Amino acid sequence: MITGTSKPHQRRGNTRQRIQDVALELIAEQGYEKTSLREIAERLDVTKAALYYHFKTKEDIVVSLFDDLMTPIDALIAWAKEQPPTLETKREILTRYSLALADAAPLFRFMQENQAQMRELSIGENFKDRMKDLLGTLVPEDVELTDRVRCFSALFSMHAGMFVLKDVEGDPEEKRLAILEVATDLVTQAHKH
Amino acid sequence: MITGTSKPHQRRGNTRQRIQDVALELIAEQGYEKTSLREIAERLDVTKAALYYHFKTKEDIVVSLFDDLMTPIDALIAWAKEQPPTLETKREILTRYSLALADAAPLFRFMQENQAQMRELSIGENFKDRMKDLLGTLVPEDVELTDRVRCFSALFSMHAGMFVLKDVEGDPEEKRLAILEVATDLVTQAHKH
Amino acid sequence: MITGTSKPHQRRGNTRQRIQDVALELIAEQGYEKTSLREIAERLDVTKAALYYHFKTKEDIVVSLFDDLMTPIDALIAWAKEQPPTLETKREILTRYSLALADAAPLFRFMQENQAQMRELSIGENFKDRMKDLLGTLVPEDVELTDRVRCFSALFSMHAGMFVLKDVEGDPEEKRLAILEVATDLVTQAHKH
Amino acid sequence: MITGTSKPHQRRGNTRQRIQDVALELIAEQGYEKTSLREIAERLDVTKAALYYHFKTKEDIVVSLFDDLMTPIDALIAWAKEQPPTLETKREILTRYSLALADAAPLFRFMQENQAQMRELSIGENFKDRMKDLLGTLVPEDVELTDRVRCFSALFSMHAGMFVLKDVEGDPEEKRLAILEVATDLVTQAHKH
DNA sequence: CATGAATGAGAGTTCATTCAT
DNA sequence: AATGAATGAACTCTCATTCAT
Repeated sequence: MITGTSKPHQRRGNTRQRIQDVALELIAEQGYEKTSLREIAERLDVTKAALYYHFKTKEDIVVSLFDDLMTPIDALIAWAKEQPPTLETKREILTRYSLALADAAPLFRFMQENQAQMRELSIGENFKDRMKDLLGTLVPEDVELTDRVRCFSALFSMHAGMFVLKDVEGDPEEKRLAILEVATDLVTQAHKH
Repeated sequence: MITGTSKPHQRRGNTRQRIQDVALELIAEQGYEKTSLREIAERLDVTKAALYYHFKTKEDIVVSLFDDLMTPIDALIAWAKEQPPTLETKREILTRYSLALADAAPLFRFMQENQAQMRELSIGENFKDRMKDLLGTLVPEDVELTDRVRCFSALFSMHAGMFVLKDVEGDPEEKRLAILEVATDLVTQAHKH
Repeated sequence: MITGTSKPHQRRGNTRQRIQDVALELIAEQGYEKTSLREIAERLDVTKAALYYHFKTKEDIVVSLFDDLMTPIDALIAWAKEQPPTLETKREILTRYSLALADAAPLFRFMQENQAQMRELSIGENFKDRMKDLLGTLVPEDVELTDRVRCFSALFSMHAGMFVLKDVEGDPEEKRLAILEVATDLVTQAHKH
Repeated sequence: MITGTSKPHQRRGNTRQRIQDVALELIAEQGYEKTSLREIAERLDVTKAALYYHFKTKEDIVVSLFDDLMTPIDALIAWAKEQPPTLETKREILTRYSLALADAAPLFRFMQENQAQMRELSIGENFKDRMKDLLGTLVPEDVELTDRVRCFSALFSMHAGMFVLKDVEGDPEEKRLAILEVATDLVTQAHKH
C-alpha cells in the first residue's frame, strides 16, 4: 500500500515516490541544505526539471515527506487524547510511539539532525506542537518540574536512541525494547508522584 | 566615541573574538549552511575579506569555536577518568557536566541542531568520541543494555534539555537543576543494578 | 530577425560551439588566467551560469578545445608511425604537420603562449607526449645529439613560426612554405648523417 | 654594482634580492598570474606588506627582474651592432648569446612560457624589439624569406632548447653546445646565400 | 624595515527555479 | 511526463593593494 504497487492511476508513475525515497535518504544523510536537487535528479537519472513536474519547490518535497509519514503519529496522538490518563494508557502510548518511530526512522533521523532547518520549513512548529500534545498525554497536570522533565526525557530519549545506538552492538529490536523500557520507567515514576 | 561610526578601521584586537561571537550566534540560530559569510561580515560591519584575514575558511571559524569552548569538557573528562567509579563520583561528573553545558549553551545548541553538518566538519567524530569517553565513566562495565540506555539517556537529556526547555515556563537555573536531578536518578539506578 | 536582440533565449543548439569559439579567441589573446568566465559570458550575451550548463568547469572548456582540435594531429601521428622511416616519409610528415598547424593556428598560439598553464591543465603532458611521438618518427635511432636537436628545432620552429612571423610582411601561405622548407632542410640533414 | 653585493648601505639588506629570486623561481614554474604575492611572501617568511616596501607593484617585481637580467643581452646587442656583418661576427654573436641565455635561463623560461602575460607587462614589446635588433645583426639585408626564417629559427631554437631539452638525457653543457652548433649552421647557410 | 589589519574587486562555482518544447 | 537551455542570486574564497603603527 505504501509503495504504490496497488492501484489508482500509475502505469509506472512511481517517479513521485522515487523522488521522495531518494530525497529522504540523501537529506537524512547530508542535511537539507547540503542536498541539492541536482544530486537527487542525478541519482534518479532524470533532469532537475522533472522534479518540478512533481513538486512545486524543494521545500515541497520535504513537506510531502512529512505529510506522508506523520499520519501515524497524528493518529496516535488523536487516539491518546481520547483515552483516560491512566498509567496503563501512558504505557500503551509509549509502546505505540516506539513502533511508530521505528517505522519512520529515517524521517526522525532527518528531523533530529536538521532542527535548525526545520524551523524555516514551517514544519518545525507543527512538529513541536505535536510533541507538546504528546507530552500532554503523558505528564500529569500540576506536576512538579522534575517529573515533567522525566516525561520529556522519556520522549526525547526515544527519538535520539533511534540513531545514537546505531553504532552500539546488538539487535535493533532488542535496543528498541531497552529504550522503551527506560522510557516507561521514567513515565511511571512521574505518574506515581 | 561610542562605537565609532565615523573612522575607517579602528577597534583593535577584538575582531577575531567578535567574529566568533557573531558566527556562533548566527549559526546556532540558522544553521551552518544557511549562515553566509556575507551575513557575518555585514553584522560586524567589516568586509568578507576581513574574515579571511582571521580565519582560513568558513569551516575554520566553527572549528575555532570548538577549540575554545571544548576545553572545559575535555578537562572534565580527563578528571573523570582518574576518579574511582563510585556513585559519588558519577554524581559529581553529572553536576560538573551540567555546569559546563550551561556555560557553553549556544555551542551545544548549535551542535544539537546541526548534527548533519557536524559529520562533515571533522568535529562530529571528535565529539562523539568524547561522549563515548564520558559515557564510559558513567556506565558500569558488563552492565545490561537497559542500564546502558539509562546512562546514555541521562547525558542526552542534559544536552537536549538546555534548549528544549527554553519555551517552558520557569527560571533557567531551576530547570537546569531539575534536569540534573533526573539525570542523576537515571545514573544512580544504573549504578545500583 | 537578423541576430535577434529582442527575445530572451532562442539561438538553439549552437551555444556550446559559440562558447568554444569565444573562449579560444579570448584565451589566445589574453592567456588562460586573465580570461574570466564573466568576460566570455558577456561576449556571448549569456550568463556565467549558462557556461556551466555546457561545461563542467573552466578547465573543461579548454580541454574540449583540445579534444576537438587535436584529432587531426593524432591522426597524423598514427599514420606517421606506420610508415617506413624514409626521408620521403619524413618530408611528408612535415608537410602534413605544417598544414595541420595552419588549420589549428589559434589553438597552437594559445598553447605556445600559455605553457605554464598547460602544465596544470593535464593537457601539457598529453601534448608533450605527442610531440615526443612525432619527434620519434623524424629522428633516426642512435643519432648524435646535434641531429636530434636539428629535428626538434624543425618542429619547434614550425610551432613558433605560426605567430612570430605574424608581424612580418608577406603572404601567410608564403611564410608557411618558407618555414616548411627550412624545417625540411633540417630534418634532411639529420637523416643523411 | 647591480646585485648589491658590493657596498653601499646593506647591513643584510638582501631582502630585495631574495624577493626577486623567489619571484623568478615561482613565476617561472607557475606563471605570472598563478603566482600570488602571498605565496612569495610566505616562502620568504615575511608579510605581503613587506614586498610593498621594496616594490611598488607586483608588475614592478617582474620588471625589475628584466632590468637586472637583460643588461648582458643589451650589451651584447650594442656590441653586435658595431661589428662588421661578417660570418665570423655572426658566429661570435651566437656564441655569446648562448652563454647569456644559459646565465639567465630561468628568466627566459619564464618569458617563453608567459608570452601572453608579457604583452601586458610592457616588457613584451621591449623584448620583441631586442629580438628584432638581434635578428637584424644576423640576417643579411635583402635576403629571401627562407633565409630570414633560418636565422629566426636559430634564435628561437636557442630559447626553446634551454628547457625543452631539460627532460632529455645528457649533460647540460653538452646540450647547449649542440644547440649552438645547429644554430650556427642555420645562420651560416643564410649568410652564404 | 616591516607588520597587522583591512579593503574592494573579482574570481570560479553552485543553486533553486523557469519555461518553451 | 519529462527535457534542454538558461537565469539570477548567492556562495566561498583569493588577490593586489593600502596605511597606520
